[in-house]
Amino acid sequence: MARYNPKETEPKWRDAWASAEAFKAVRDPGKPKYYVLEMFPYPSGRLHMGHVRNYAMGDVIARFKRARGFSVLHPMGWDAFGLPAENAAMERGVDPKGWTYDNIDRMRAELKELGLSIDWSREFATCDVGYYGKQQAWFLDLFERGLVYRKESVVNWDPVDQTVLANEQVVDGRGWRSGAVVEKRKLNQWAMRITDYADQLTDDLKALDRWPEKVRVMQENWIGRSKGLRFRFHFAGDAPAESLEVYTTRPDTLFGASFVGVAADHPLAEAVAANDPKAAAFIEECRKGAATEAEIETAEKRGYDTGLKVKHPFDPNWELPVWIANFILMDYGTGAIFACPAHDQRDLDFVRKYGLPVKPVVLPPGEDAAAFAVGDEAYTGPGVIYNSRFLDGLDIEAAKAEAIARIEAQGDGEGATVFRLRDWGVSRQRAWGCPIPVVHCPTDGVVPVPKDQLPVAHPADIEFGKAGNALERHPTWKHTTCPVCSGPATRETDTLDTFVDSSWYFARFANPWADEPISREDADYWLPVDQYIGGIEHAVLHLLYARFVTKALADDGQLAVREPFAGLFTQGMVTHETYRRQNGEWVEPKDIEIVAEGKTRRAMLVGSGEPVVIGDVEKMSKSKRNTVAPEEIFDVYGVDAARLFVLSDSPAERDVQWTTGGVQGAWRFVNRVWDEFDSHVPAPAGAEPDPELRRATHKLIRQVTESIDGFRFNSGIARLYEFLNLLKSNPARDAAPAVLAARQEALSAFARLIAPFTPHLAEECWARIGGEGMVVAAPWPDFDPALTEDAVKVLPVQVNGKRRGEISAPAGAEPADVEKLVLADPEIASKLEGLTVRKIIVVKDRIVNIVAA
RNA sequence: GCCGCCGUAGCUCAGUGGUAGAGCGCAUCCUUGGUAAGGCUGAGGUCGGCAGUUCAAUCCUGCCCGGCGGCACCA
Repeated sequence: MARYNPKETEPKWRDAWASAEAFKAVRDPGKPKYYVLEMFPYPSGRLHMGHVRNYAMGDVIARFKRARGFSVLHPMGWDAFGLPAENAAMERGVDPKGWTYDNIDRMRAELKELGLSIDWSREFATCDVGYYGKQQAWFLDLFERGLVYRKESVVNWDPVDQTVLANEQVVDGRGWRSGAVVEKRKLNQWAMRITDYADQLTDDLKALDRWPEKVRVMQENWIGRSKGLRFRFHFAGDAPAESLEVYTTRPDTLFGASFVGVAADHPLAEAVAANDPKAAAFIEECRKGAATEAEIETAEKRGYDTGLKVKHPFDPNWELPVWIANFILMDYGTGAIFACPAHDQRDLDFVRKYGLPVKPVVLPPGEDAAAFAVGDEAYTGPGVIYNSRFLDGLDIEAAKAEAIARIEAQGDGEGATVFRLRDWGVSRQRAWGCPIPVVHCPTDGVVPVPKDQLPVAHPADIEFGKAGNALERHPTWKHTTCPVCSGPATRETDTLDTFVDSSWYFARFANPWADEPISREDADYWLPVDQYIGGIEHAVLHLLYARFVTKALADDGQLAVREPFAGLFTQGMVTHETYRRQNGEWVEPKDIEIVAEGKTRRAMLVGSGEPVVIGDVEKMSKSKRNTVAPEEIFDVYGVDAARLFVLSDSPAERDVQWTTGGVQGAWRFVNRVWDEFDSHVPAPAGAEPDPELRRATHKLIRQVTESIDGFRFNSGIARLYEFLNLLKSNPARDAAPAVLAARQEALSAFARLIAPFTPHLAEECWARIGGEGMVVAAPWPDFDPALTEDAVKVLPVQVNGKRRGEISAPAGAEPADVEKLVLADPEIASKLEGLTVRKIIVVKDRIVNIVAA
């Protein structure tokens, strides 16, 4: 047998696909469309195993759908703006643009080596002026619609690097790169009104039935919609303000009110502090205490009684004290609350400390009104309202509605929906991003750059290599003239958050050559993305921003769809064992030799033999040095074996552990497959195929088809492994004509079934058995449902629930007939000796149970 | 604390209200002219624990234990 040689066959087939333009996406009115997309990569310069797995999955879907007759769009691009390029510029004195495009060239070559069925003609990078110029165009459209605005906001400022940092870039209060203590600064920042869409973004999640439940829940939590009542308390006596506005989700418990509280940085608290040193001291303490999240979580409830009183909205004679409390957040709701300790744990903890009253107003089912009391645990369950005058006897929902109606009638407030979501701050003080296309004019203020002057491109001679914003520093770039008055003006030097770049790229892929940002005609055909694939780490950020931008552009008439991704799949990571020397140094897998002694394994350094500690299995990362370079694997085992392994060893949504043994197993499979095809013998004309092998083939087609449809790639591959064993036990050599005929059908199907996973091998196999054209153009094999069922069923026979024998019966045999067969069976009869048969339960085609005593 | 996912062979995982499976690993043997390879055979499981429903539970229900992830003073 000739050994399979991937180094020779793999490039050959990639060339053949390229010259046939096999993956060109075409709008074909005669076919249903299918848009499959994997989250595009950041061009770091090197492909890692996580990319291999992510893109292999998308490729399986793309090839499968193509074979099933869909017109498929499967594009690729680069999320190419961002900090790493500027950091490389600073560390190595290179040009970010050159660095980025060099990386893209390297990674494109590696991705192409993977044999992905991508329409490369649509490729673009977000740092192409042809892309970000279009982004500037729709940015201005949203600006015109009022969805983009400038606001003062507090940001993380790195005083050494002279830039704003995202929250993720602040580690323990210090800039992740400079190590400098991050300052809070108030800056004029560009923001997008994502909060205008908070309701839609929540409601529309329900219709995303092909998204993981987990991601939908995470987005729902992040947006954090709550419905309640916003209303004003009126002060009793002198006070520094007219009234105090609070927000509550429990207006039904208003008669259980114990006190009113405000956040330490609430204007009222500050007003009180102006004349009350003790209050000022308390506020100061609160600010200091809230240094880290962990401290906030565990912080004890503390408060300060301002001495002010407010009137209960339903009883002017009932006065409630006003406290400043450390557990109230200024940036949620109105920064002020009314407290009902009987039915809110935080309020209860607070009043237990300060001796304020606790009055229950919700009676749990089955409790006695006279006896029910709240101890150290607030009651938040269902029940009937009592102790509440006109609300008595109502359930919680009815009481909420009634309380809101009364407050509204009094003119003291209104029903309100409050969100946790904040507007999206998109300004970055970085040069390597999409310039914000506006100018600042001393007479006309903020003026958008006219569309016919777009794109606002980076200057060619941009000087990186120093901290801070190189656009700001550039000697001439920012000086321009005002489009309105033609007087001198300056350009905005902030650039857009790179999440803006990735919030619409999927729409640009529909027609990346279009003059307008999005070609309606092409987008209407291709969108939404039918299957989107990527990591769970984008569950909130990218996936939320993309949904928002899609809705905003749809309202502007630039898109028809209101959701970008009809189906979402979040794949697991690639992990590997970690290795450490005695001195704690991490060691790469390729420098390790593993010795198995029975069931235990020892690791040592290659060469020196120094023992190495085998550590936990963790996500492949540079810092733990537990990475395996894809190109080295491709070199030894070929691309197909690598693709096969990352898909075969775990369910797609779970992590997969990379092991040498595993990839060798995949490599052996590739060779065994080739062996079967290489030994192929055509069947003599007119031979009837062996029925058993034939049934197995049709069962396999069904199983693999269903596995791919359900994203159970590992399961489908397991069936292919099993089937290969079956082929091995029905070899072509010296085979009867019936077996050869059945093998012919089996191999023809098998070559097409493995094509999504190991496309190069599939082509080689297909050619070996004389398949027509290439597998990429061949239709997916069909199965005959009748052939996927066995003609004769083996039914286990149980006596009182324990297996006592088995019988064979034709498929679909009636229970009465099966009963006769069972009772006639001598082995079973012997087991029934001395017993009286009470009942026989026959489950068609499955099992028989005899109840006897 | 709340929500979600997971627990099946040494490892990674299929699977089903009715006979417990695959790949890898391990062991035995064969091959030594596919040879830094190939093949045969085999061992290995109280299906996390306890209870319930059922003729029958790894599967359904409840409780508990363990692991992972997300959210968390959000009024």
